[in-house]
Amino acid sequence: MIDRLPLWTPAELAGDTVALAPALLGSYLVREVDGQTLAGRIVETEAYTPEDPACHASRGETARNRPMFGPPGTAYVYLIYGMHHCFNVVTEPAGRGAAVLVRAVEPVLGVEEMAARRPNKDLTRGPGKLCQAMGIGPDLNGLALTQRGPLYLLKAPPEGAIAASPRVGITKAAELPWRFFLAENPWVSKGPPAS
DNA sequence: CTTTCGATCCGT
DNA sequence: CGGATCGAAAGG
Repeated sequence: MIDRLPLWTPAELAGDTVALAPALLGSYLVREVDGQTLAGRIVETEAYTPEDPACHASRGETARNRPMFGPPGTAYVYLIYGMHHCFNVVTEPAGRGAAVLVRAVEPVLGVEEMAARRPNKDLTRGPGKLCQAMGIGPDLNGLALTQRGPLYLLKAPPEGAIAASPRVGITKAAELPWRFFLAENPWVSKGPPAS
């Protein structure tokens, strides 16, 4: 099944972030943990580029955002609001500081295990939720997603129409329509309507 | 150094 | 709609 799908390559992820954010929809995020394989289909993403003030890398490289300046396909995992984690796929050539935030996935493999990690039935509908459901934490920060390991990305085309809207939860550049989601997929989080 | 605030989630 | 809860960033 999804084992047959190809890995995303660093060369493919070196492209434009605002184009890659929708291009990642439909692909699979695979997590191998505790002898189990968990997987989710990406249904919602957001683009962040260094020219954008909402991007962590907009004010240059720091200890926190360092993975964003690594090679394309690097994982950037950070703590938000003191208690949740967000997972990003670093894009564009090394040194740029761009990434795609994965905001929601559709649970595909290891649904029971994901449910066991969550306090309620809302498994992976939101960046913090999917990190908790899939066991994505700071230990995976900086990891290469372009090779099989504890966390990696398998390329697959999206199903159905792709919609765009403003991004969720930001105050700067809040009007840019850089949130992308599969319009007909029920696992997409609640957010602004398509713009 | 001190204060502010965030790419969020949950229970009410 | 408020509280949780921590560290990075902003301010003095």
